[in-house]
Amino acid sequence: MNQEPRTSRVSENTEPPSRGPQLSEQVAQRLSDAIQAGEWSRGARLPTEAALGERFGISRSVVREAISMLRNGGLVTSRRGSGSFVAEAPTVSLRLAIPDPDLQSVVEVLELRRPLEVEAARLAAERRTPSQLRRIRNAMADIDEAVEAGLSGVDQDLAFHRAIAEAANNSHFTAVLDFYNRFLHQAIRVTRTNESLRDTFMQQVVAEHQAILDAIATGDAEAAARAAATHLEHAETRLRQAPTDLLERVEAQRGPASVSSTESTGGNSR
Amino acid sequence: MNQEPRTSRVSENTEPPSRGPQLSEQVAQRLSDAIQAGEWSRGARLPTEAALGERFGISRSVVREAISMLRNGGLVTSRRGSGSFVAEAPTVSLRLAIPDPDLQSVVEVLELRRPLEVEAARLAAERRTPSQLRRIRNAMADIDEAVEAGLSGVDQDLAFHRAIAEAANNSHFTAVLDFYNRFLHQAIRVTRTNESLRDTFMQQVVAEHQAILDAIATGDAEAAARAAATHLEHAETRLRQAPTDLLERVEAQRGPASVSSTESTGGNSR
DNA sequence: TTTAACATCTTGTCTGACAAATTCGGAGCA
DNA sequence: TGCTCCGAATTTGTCAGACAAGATGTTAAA
Repeated sequence: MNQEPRTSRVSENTEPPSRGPQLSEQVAQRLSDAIQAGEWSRGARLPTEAALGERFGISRSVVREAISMLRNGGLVTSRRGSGSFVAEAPTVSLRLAIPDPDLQSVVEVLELRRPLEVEAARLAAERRTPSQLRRIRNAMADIDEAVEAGLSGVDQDLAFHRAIAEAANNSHFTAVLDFYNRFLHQAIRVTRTNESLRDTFMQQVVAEHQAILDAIATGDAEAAARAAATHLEHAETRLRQAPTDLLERVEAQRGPASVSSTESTGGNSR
Repeated sequence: MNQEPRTSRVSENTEPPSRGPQLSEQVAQRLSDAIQAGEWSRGARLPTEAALGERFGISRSVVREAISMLRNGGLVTSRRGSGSFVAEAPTVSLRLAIPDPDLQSVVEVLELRRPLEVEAARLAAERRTPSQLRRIRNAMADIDEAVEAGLSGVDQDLAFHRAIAEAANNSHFTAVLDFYNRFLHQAIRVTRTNESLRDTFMQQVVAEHQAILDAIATGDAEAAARAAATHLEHAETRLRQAPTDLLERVEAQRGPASVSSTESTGGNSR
């Protein structure tokens, strides 16, 4: 019947939905534009799905898909029985593709992380609470424990660094570092698995961690920053010393259907 | 008839969908878990929507909503007539709420930006190409021009800093700084509009910018880092000196329908 | 072998219905 | 009057079935 609403229906607001990309995408874009143009202010209720469907000359399904996109984008929230509302605090999002990790992209990420971790260590030395200091100590002990148990200790290593970031008492540091951790997780796993076979490397790592911890414990901000900088420079060096191993492992993972031993998806975070 | 699939239907894979959050959310989560557990490898085609609906004991609508979420999350892509596929390079995303900016949250963001901008300046001094250097120079000239024209110069100021980040030749720096720029845009606008009325402030800013530019031009990495650090510390000082003004302006903006001119939903591409 | 038409499959959109939760107004009562 | 409680109306969430639009693979023809 109205399989051709684009010709028969007169939408009171805009031209008929043109052929092109996804219809629901167009609608989502137009809604987004309308919201950001201030047609509805923060926290205000949007028209009902039925009303929006009539306004744009489309079915409720498409309206729902469009609103679903905006909801995923953090621009609106919906409450069953009540309606959909413009979000009180719209969000921006930063996205990072996770390709098959190559040395180059890992190095670039580390380059960004270094100043962040250094600053986090500095702030942690100034601001850490006693309980946060305890947590850092425990995390460091966990690394030893894991390594002695024959594990790679990667998760524990990341937890150590995360505990420091938390002690900086600025949530943006943990947020950004967590964000890039998801990228680094796999690469670090490969490298450290390799490292863990070499005792000298592990001894270095332990000593460097200890230096950071000591500086944070005594509240020496500059020493903490220096120790962190040293640690991260050495980490990059260690990474570069095993490039062939890294690439081989990555290569090997691409072939088969990737049984992907990670299985840590829900592991450390959830 | 089967309005009660949660009791009558035996899903071959999991327990019946429990009462709780959104059904489509649960399904999206389980699909996401399955993908990251390697059930389908990168680029592989997912089961059809009908098949997934049967597997989870839900209707196609819910499957579609769930897949829509994953699509928005960059985890899958869909092609009409062909199917839905696991993304070749899955993405992780970092999200940041943009509330009514208060001094505290602005300071926290600046605290994170500082080490990043300092490092970017250092890298820019080492790596900038001649054309990148030209672009930084032009951006700096644009600030003067805008200020003399009576504008706030905020956009040009951000462009200057962005040009430096670009000259670091590491895309992660521009990505993260752009990300937080969207948060700071409004706050900076308010503050600088205020600053621009005070010539002393503008003279300071110009001098500090000049110092950064000179260091980058001569390739002195440490001097560039120092100059950037100084600039950002002073910027924070200037910000703190006008807290009452900032808060008043923010307060005033909450009333009307808040014509926010920035940012788009799915990104800057469309 | 190459090309063109066809059958089939899959996602996108439309329609209609009911379930579940919220909102609002009025009945009843103190 | 002011308050509580209950039911009707409203609105999003889910279900079901259908067709449109595009992709894929097969078959028939040249």
